[in-house]
Amino acid sequence: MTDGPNENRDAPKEDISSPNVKLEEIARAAGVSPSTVSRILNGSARVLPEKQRAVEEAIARFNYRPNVLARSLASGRTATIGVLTQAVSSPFYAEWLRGIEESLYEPGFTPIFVSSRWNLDDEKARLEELIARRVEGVILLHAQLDEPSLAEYARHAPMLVLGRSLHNGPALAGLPIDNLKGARDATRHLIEEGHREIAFIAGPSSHEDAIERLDGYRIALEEAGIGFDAGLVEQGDYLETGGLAAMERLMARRPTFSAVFCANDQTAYGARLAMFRRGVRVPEDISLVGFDDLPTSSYMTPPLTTVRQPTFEIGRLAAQGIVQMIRKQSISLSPVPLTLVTRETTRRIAPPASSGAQPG
Amino acid sequence: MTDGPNENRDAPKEDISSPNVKLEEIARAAGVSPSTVSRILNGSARVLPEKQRAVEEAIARFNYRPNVLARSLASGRTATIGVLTQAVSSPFYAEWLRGIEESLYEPGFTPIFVSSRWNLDDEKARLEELIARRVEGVILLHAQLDEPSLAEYARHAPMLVLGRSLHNGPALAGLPIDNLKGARDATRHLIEEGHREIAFIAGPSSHEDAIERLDGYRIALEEAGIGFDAGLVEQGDYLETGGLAAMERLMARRPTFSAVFCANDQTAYGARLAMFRRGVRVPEDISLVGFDDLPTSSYMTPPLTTVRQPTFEIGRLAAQGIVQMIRKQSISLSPVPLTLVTRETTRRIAPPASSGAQPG
DNA sequence: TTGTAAGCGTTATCAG
DNA sequence: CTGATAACGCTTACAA
Repeated sequence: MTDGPNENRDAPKEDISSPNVKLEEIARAAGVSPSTVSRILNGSARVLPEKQRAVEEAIARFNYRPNVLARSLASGRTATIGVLTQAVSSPFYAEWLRGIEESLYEPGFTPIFVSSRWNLDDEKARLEELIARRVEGVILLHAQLDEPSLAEYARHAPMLVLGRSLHNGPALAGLPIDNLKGARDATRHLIEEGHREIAFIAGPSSHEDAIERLDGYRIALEEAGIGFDAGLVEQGDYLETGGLAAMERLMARRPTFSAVFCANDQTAYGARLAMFRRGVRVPEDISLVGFDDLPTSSYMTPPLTTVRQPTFEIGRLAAQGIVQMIRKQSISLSPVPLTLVTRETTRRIAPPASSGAQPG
Repeated sequence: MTDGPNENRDAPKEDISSPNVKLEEIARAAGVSPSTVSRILNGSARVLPEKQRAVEEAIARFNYRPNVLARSLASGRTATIGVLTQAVSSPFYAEWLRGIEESLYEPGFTPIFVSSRWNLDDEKARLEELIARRVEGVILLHAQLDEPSLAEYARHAPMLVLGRSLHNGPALAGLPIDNLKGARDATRHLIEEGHREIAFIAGPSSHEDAIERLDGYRIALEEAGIGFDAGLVEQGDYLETGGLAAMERLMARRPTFSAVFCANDQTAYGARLAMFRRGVRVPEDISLVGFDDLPTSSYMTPPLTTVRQPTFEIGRLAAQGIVQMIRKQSISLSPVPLTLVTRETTRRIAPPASSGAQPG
């Protein structure tokens, strides 16, 4: 069945597929209307098998690939989800991203990653760009914006904030992470191992989770009847350099302590180096505990005892959560529990003589 | 100057900005035509100051944000650049991404990150998605596709491949990284320090750079008159686990060696742990050298001697390169040189008695 | 089941 | 300098 008079002679080498073929050309080549091609593309209606075949053949021959922009504009759906991270290159966020990405592909969404570099203005700017891109939902990894502002942005697309507790609603929700309990468990472990003087290198006080971790440390101490001693706390910045400097200050000040609990693993890396430089052995002289369980922490020398965040799992939860929100399904987000991973940077020590510690 | 009869009474609380305002509404509110609004938005023509002001005021009041999709469809420009990475969560790629992202914002492009998980089919799929999104250019971090396939994809948008040497043209170019020289330098350093039996833990043989690193190691050995000994080479996989296993095999086989050169830092982390488990001291018993200089390598215990890749800089080069290609400007990409960073996992040893080594 | 035609929200070409 | 008006490439009623 031939179409027109010279239809076949006209395009001798059409399989060379010009860079950007359009739906209309496929329709023409297959001898059907544009709508039919569209239907086949979207499976939105049944089409006669022969036309189906003709269209598919044309698509393959021309190497046709629908223009996502046009498609989204026409349909009103972009099938994209914005993922705002504070720093793409942070080893910590990397795992979250992986969990998010993997779980997003299945329901058919494409993540668009942007990063705000721990900067509030950047955070706003990136968020607006995502909205301008008409993402259908947004996952924020540690937003700095306050709740009212988030709610305002959430009017455009549902948002899920990781590591934050919010008044959850259909458009804005937070997936809190139980940092306090994690820090308390880690500190308790140290106490159970006989440590009484435990130093702490804190994270930036502007971070909610850093504060929670400090609180967990303090509470464990108080619960054990040891009491919080501000003299054992040094300020870090969640980075290796900060941990190194803080540990140096701590050692220079010479308070007595047998263990150091760091607000995150990167801080612990820095502290570890400071001790190595001074010839302080871990864990023989000082026990060390981190927080996060970064992939490399189990390869430290010795392997680091730390609080594990199920990062990949958190990513999955976030991805599933935002998809449900987009689908207007209600979701319930319970705080993610963290678990202590006991490795080799902590050791039991004999408690110094008697003290007021209670049994059990 | 009033517009219509009840224009003002009609919208009492329009500043509540409905989720998605469109250009047309701004035009109406400002009393101008859509084209004028568009002109102001793009600065594509001069407009009377008063209209300019009226429009800007309306934009602010309605909190209007142009629809990127519509804009791109109409203009044919998306101002996006696809960045295909093998693994978003790899600590190695993270730094490249940062360099790329930072240098892309300035020329006004937005990166779209996707990852192919070291899988060829995924690589193709992600690339097609990027093309369907009409990105204006693509940066690939270690493509697995062969050159003809890359060239085919490059017909849609210019592509720049990091870590690969290609026949550079206007649409497809590679930014090679001098892995061979880096590996040779590292091996030479070990030789200069007196080591003669140097083991090597290789990367996956499917990776071009892994092969180059092995070659560099071999060449340095041969140049020094030591000769390559396959018995000193173990297979790794660029991951910590592979390094750990390889080192264990190596130690179990008991060939004599005083140093181990690992194809990348992650491998070295694994090897380090294997040695720690066996009580083998670094560098007193065995010297260790890595490759890449990941951010945490300088915080290892002891800090790792390794070959530094100027990752952030490479990211910059890539970003600038792809932008130039998009602008049809010619670019010249010279191989990126790597430098050895001598830290504390290597030590000088007394060469065992005499040997055929030449002076100098 | 299939085709026609009217958008989707902007930009861009032309007159004026 | 500004306003109609026609694209941009696809989806989607509405008819047939």
